[in-house]
Amino acid sequence: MRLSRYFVPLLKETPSEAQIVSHRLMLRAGLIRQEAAGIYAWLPLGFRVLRKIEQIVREEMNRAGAVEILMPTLQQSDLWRESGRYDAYGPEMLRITDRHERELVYGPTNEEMVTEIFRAYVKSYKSLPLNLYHIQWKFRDEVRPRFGVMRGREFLMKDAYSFDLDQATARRSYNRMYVAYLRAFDRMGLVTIPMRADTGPIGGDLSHEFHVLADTGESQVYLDRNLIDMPVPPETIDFGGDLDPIVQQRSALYAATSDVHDQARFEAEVPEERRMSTRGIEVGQVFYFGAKYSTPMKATVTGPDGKDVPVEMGSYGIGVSRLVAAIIEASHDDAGIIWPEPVAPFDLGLVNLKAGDAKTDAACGDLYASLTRAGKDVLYDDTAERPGAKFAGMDLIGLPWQVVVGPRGLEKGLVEVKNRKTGAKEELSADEVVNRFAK
RNA sequence: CGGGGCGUGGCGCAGCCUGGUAGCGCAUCUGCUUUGGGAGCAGAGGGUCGUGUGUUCGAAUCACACCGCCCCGACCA
Repeated sequence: MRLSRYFVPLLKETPSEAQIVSHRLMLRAGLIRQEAAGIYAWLPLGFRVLRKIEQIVREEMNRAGAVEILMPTLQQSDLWRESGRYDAYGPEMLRITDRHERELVYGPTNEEMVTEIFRAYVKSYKSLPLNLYHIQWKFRDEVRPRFGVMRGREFLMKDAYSFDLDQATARRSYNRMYVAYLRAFDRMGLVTIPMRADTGPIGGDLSHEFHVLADTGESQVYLDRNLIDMPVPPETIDFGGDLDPIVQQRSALYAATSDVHDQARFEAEVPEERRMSTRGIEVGQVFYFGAKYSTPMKATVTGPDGKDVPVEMGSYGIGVSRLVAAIIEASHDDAGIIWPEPVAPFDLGLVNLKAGDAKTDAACGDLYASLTRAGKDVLYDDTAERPGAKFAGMDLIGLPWQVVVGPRGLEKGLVEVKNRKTGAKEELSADEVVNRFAK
């Protein structure tokens, strides 16, 4: 993509409303634009990142055996009366009346609807286990949206719902999601820690929140330092096999958010040098809730014994739009964003230091063509800006690699390759650059 | 929802107290010079001062109401 024909509105000055670093950088780098309180438009660079994150989540969900569907954003309010949550959800649920005076709600979550879909078709235990998920915009009318897309009112969420015959198989479904989450976040370059979370009236130990550790996180978290370096299950992990050891290995180590934190237990279980108290950003949650919705909504299956039983359910959320901000919180410096390669909006930036100079233009044109042919997404800065402005802009938007081409280097037949994260610079010939990135 | 604050060219702000021709920096456009870490000079364009009502000869400025947004706290992917 040629920058001169693209749309990346960079801001030199920091908008005054942005308090946390990810929000500031998302506005300055032209990723998002606020349209109303807690509601954002996604500009080209931001949208690309959002799509990349979404795709990683999708791939890991599919790998774990979940099946993608797409449910609508608007739901009939009657569904919510069936489950009993119509009143319980309160003013956080946006209610809309259509021209026939029918009441709709903009879905804040989809337990009711997915249960309705399930019960319409699935009648036998032989169809289980089943896990249906979608990636769809949600709306929660938060009292106080803030921190940009970190806590917007409208947000993109992946929500999956598992259906099983009994608790034992439900646990296996839960474990699959748990492992899929570890993998998905890891692929985005994040270290996430599953934290024991409040399970409410259902009880049990089957709820975890996945937190990215970052100083600016919204939650206070306490954990055993050993969790940080624990290896993530590989791509080849067998989701059909027993995943319980993986979950248990982590669950054995202390990790809790402030609402369930037990200081005495923390000190008893974790040696002092391994105790860690920091901030976390919740980017996902897995939750087993049994028959909470299937009972009132009469979603039953016939078991092997011929008896109908309410299906055992769990739900599993990932805040896709929030992840964009969370990744920036975890990966930036004073100059701007530092995208992990798997989620970067472009693989590399090609900087023409003297647009209009025939030799420089030609060298850049060749590199752009070769790198593109090699399958790389290249953002080519072919604008007439001065070098300083280009460097600052590239650093700000945070592409993992910068290829800098200027007359000075070309005299020696060299261009510069800079790693955004380390700042390391290398001088290479154009061919070497292509070889480097084509591999 | 309690408390606080802010709405003035695209962005950041001054002007308001004490009413009298709407200003600054950045950005934008044109020209020239420049070109390896956010250039210089010269010129130009762009604003119903959030909305409404009122007070006044006269309102960005005073009063009232409304709308929007932000921050702190209690709650949430």
